[in-house]
Amino acid sequence: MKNQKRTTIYDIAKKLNINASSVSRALTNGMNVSEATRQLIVKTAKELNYKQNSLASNLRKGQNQTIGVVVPRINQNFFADVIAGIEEVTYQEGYNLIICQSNESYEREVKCVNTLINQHVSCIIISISADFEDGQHLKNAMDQGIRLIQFDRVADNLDTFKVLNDNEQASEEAVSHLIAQGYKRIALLEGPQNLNIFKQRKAGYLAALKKHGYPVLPELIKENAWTKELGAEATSALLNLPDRPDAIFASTSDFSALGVLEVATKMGLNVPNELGVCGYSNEAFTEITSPSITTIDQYSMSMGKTIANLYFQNMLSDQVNVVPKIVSIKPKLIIRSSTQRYSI
Amino acid sequence: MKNQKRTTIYDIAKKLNINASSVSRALTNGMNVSEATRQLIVKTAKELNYKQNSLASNLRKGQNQTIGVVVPRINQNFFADVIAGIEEVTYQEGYNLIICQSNESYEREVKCVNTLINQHVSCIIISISADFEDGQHLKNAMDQGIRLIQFDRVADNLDTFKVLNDNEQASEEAVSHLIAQGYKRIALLEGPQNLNIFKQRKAGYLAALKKHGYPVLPELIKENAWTKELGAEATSALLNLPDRPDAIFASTSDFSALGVLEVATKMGLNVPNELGVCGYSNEAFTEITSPSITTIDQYSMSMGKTIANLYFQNMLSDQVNVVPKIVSIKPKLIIRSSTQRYSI
DNA sequence: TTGTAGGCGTTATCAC
DNA sequence: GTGATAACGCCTACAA
Repeated sequence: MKNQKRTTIYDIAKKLNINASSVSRALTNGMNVSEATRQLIVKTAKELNYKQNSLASNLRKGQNQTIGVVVPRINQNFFADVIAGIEEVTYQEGYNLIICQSNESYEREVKCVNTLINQHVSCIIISISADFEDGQHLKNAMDQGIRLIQFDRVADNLDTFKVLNDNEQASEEAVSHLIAQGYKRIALLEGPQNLNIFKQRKAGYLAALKKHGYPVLPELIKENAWTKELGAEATSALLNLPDRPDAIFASTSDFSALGVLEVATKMGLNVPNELGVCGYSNEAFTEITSPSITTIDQYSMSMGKTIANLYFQNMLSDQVNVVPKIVSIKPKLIIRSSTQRYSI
Repeated sequence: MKNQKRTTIYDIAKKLNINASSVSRALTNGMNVSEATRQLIVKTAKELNYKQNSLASNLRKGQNQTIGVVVPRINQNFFADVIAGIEEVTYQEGYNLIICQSNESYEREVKCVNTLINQHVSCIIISISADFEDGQHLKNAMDQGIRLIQFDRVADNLDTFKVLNDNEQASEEAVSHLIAQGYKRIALLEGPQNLNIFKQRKAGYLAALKKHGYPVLPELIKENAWTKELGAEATSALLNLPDRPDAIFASTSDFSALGVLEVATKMGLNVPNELGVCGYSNEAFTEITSPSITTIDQYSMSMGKTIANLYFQNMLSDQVNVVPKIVSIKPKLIIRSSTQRYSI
């Protein structure tokens, strides 16, 4: 059953007593074939249940209408949404999508990229893993003529197309909002600083403090608090400080903010009056916790579309010297109950 | 840049003054090549930055180590989790994954499947779209020698491998739980009945009623309530009945249950005391709503692994007459506050 | 152990 | 408009 023979253009040709090249012509562009034979060919192709072999076609044409995507995790809302956005566009363009997850492992990321190179994909769209080391595998891909787009988590030193969220600006806005609400001691839960996005979010936090003349208090900055559990842990530590914070910006994720919320509730602190909480990502649940969580929306789905469009509109051409473009998407602060101090 | 030439086994052969076939042998199995030349070949392959062309290799071998996945939506928790599970296994086996979303459109589903056929994938894993019509496209795929696994939403009349949740049993359990909690008038929010999963869930509901000697009240059964909005709408109607239900089983999804919860809260009904609410899927948010929502966990990630393993363990072989296997996974009722009547 | 030759299914480039 | 032929890059009998 496995190597069962499929009908090829030769089978069609033989049946009609014509040449395979005519069949090919009829079935692809339809040019240089008389309308009569074209119809005949199409008809018998359907009869014989002919399906093109894309492998052969792509090999011959030296190009593969396929795009590879590498993300840390497929089943994380942000990435799932981005992928859905990408797929939406690539589908319209008749392209296929090969999807891999690096599982936050650099080693695995390298393997994924190599597989995609082997597959001769025409473009690789990637958000790098947490323990990213260097970009040799990505340089390799580019050397092989594969287009490269980085998004969200990018290696800054690689000169490629990039689609980013303006994390710094969004964070600054969020923290400024906290300040405007009268919070005085604002803590930060930060993520791995080797990832650009977390560095930027921290920078935004610092910028807001500076802008409003607030001091930076190192004891209020907690590293690596990017899961619900780690967020809860960090929060416990923070709230047990002699001089505890009155607001926490969980810059890593909404899950982390959820951890904050749970610990605060357990300790009997009123959110937002005694403790302000702000998350990041606008996960679906932030709307329905009590109180609902102020967060930042990243327009993930439309980000995916932007990425794909970038390829089709700017990189598809054969131009040799395309100047890599950096597209920045401005996220949106969504103010909800967890930080609206005076409205309750 | 696009059609830039990559190094092939011929380039390596030429450089070493040997034959391409030796290079091929050295780089694949390593058999029938002297250790000395093998090492030489591997070394220069690395030097020349050689990457195998999987297109050519697969074409030649007549098989493609690629599996295609078709789901209604990539960015829906259940499907994203299943895909992550599938990817986990296929990655280990050195297989690639091509992913498409049908967007609940039958027409698009057909196109996806056809593309996968063209790509000569060795297996198609599919959960059918909401407006599924008939299985001709899937039969086509099988005729071409492509393995087929359906999961979750399946076309019952197609004789294929299937991986399912035991929806009926889970629903029966959920409704029995409601009955045990003393609810007397239990309403059902049901989904499109052309999808097996929703039919089964309804069957489970009916079975539970019957088992406990409860009457079936048609006015308490609401069709097509499978989003938050539709769930809310149906709930409004239900709660405005002269003889309103005292529990609602949102068999379609947790989102629908969320709609129920919102309307009930708005109407000032106490959940669970005045209205019991049960959802389906164990979305992350069900744990953190207030009250938390009783729901059913489908083990989605491990379902993905089961599916992939099914392929590698049962279908990979060339046996002609493999009897399609149906694997049923027992979901788990997760009892939370929204249905625990006497504990508050 | 190594080389030769043919073919996987398609398309591009010639002729006619 | 149609046919013959070569080539895409790789693999695999078979021969040497």
